[in-house]
Amino acid sequence: MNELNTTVWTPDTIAQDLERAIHEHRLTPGSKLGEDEIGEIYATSRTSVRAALQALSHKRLVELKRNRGAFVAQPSVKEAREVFEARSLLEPRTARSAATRMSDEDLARLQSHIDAEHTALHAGDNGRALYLSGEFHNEIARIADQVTIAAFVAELVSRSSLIIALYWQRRAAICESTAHHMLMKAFAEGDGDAAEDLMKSHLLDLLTSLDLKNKTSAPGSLAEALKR
Amino acid sequence: MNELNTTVWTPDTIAQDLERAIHEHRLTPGSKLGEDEIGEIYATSRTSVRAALQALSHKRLVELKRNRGAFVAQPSVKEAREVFEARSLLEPRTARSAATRMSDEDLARLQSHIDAEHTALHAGDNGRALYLSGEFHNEIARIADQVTIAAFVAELVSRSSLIIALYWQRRAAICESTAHHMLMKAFAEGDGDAAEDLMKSHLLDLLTSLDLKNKTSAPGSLAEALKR
DNA sequence: GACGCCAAAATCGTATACAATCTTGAAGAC
DNA sequence: GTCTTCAAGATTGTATACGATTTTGGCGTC
Repeated sequence: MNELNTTVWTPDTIAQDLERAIHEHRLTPGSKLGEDEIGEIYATSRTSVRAALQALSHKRLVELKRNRGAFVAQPSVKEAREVFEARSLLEPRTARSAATRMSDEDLARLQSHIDAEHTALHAGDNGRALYLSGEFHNEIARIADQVTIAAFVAELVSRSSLIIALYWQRRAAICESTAHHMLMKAFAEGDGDAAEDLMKSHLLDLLTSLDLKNKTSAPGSLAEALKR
Repeated sequence: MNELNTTVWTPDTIAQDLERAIHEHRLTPGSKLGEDEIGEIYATSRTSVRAALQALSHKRLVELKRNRGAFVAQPSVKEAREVFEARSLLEPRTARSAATRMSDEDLARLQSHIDAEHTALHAGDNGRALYLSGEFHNEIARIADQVTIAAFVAELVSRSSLIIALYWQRRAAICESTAHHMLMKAFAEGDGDAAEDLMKSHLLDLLTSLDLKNKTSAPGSLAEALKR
C-alpha cells in the first residue's frame, strides 16, 4: 500500500509494489507470500495476485514451489557469484557507452539519484537508500539507450538486493562508497575509459564486501512490510 | 501437440511447446495467439493458457496488448541490434570460460548438436536446424556452469530466432557456417582465447548477415503451426 | 459510393467455485 | 515418551462465470 493517492491495483502495479518492498528489504528472503493474504492486502482476487507473483518469479525475485506457494527468493552463494559475474560483463561496457552519450539532463538526473540516496541514508532509511543506489545503476543502462541490457541489469540489481540482504557484512554504508561519485566525475568528463574501469572495480568491490559464508535473515509479517 | 507420448499440458509445458514452435518458425512474428483457440488446441482452460502466454511475454517472445490479446513478438530493428549487442557482451567471455572447463562428455554433446543440426538441414527442416543451432549456444553457457548467464543467453537466442525470421536475407545456410566447427576446434584444444575471439566474430557475422531494412513475414494458421 | 455511427459479436480481464495437494495436529501403537 | 498414522484444515491449481473493452459488420446519412 504505497502511494498516498489511491492506486488502482492491477497485476502489474501489485508486482511493482511487491518488488519495491523486496528491493527495500521490507520483505526479506524466505518470506512466505500467501495468495489469500496478499489478495486481502490489496483488496483483489487471487487471480491478479497470482499473475503478479508469476511475474516476480520470472525475474527470480520470488520462488514458486508447486502446491506450496510463493516465497521471496533466497539466492545461494553460487547464484550470488553468478549475478555479479553477469553484472561485470554487462555494466562496465554499458557505463562506457553511457559516458559518451550523456547529456546534461542525464547528468542532473543521476545526481538527483545520488542526492536522494544521501538524504535517505541520513534519515536512517537504509532500504530506500539501497533502492535508490540500484536505480543509479539502472539509470546508466537507460542512458546508454540499451533497453534490452537495461532490463537485464534491472533484474540483476534487484537480485543483488536480495543477495545483500543475505550476505552483507558491514551494515552501515551501503553504496555510499565514493564509487558513485567517482563515476559521476567520469560521466561529466565524458571519459568512457574511466567509466568502464570504475564500474568494473565498483562491482568487484561490492562482491568482495559480501560475506559468502554466513546467512542472515528473519522473515516478518507481510502486512507490516507492505504497510506505509 | 508435440511429443508422441501424450504429454500432460500444464502452463509450463504449454509455454515450452509454444516457445519451440516460435523458435522453429512454425509460428511467425505477428501471429495472433488467441486464448480460446490455444485452449482448445491443448484441451485446457484459458487460465493455463494465460499463464503460459504471460511467461512468454516476460521472455519478450510474445507481446501482450491490453484487451487485445497476445501476438508473437515482432522485434524492431533497434531491438535486433540490442539483442546482438547483449549477446556480444555475454557470449564471448562465456565461451572462453567454457573452453577451459570443457569435459569430453561436454564436447561429445556439443558435437551431437552439430550433427543433429546437419541432419535436420539436409532433411529440409530449416526450423529444427535453427532451433538446434540455438541450442549449441545455450549448451556453451551451461557448460560454463553459469546458470544466470545461461538463462539470459537462452532468452536472447530465442529472440534472435524471431529476428532471423524477420530480417534474414540468405535463406539457405542458417548457422551452417563453419563458425560452429571452428569453435569446436578451439573447445577441443581448450583454447580460451580462440573461443572468445571466434564467438565474437561469429555473432558479428550473424548481425551483419541480417538485412535490417526489409521485413518478411506471413502469419499462418495456429492449429497448423502447432500440429505435428 | 464513401464515411460515420451504433449495435452485436468476439475477446480479454477479473472474480469466484471446485478439485488436488500439502500441512497440521491429535490419537493410537510400541 | 516417541514415533507413526490418518483425518481435518489450509493452501494452491485449474475451470468456469461474469463484466469490460475492443472489434466487426450493417445501416443510415451525406
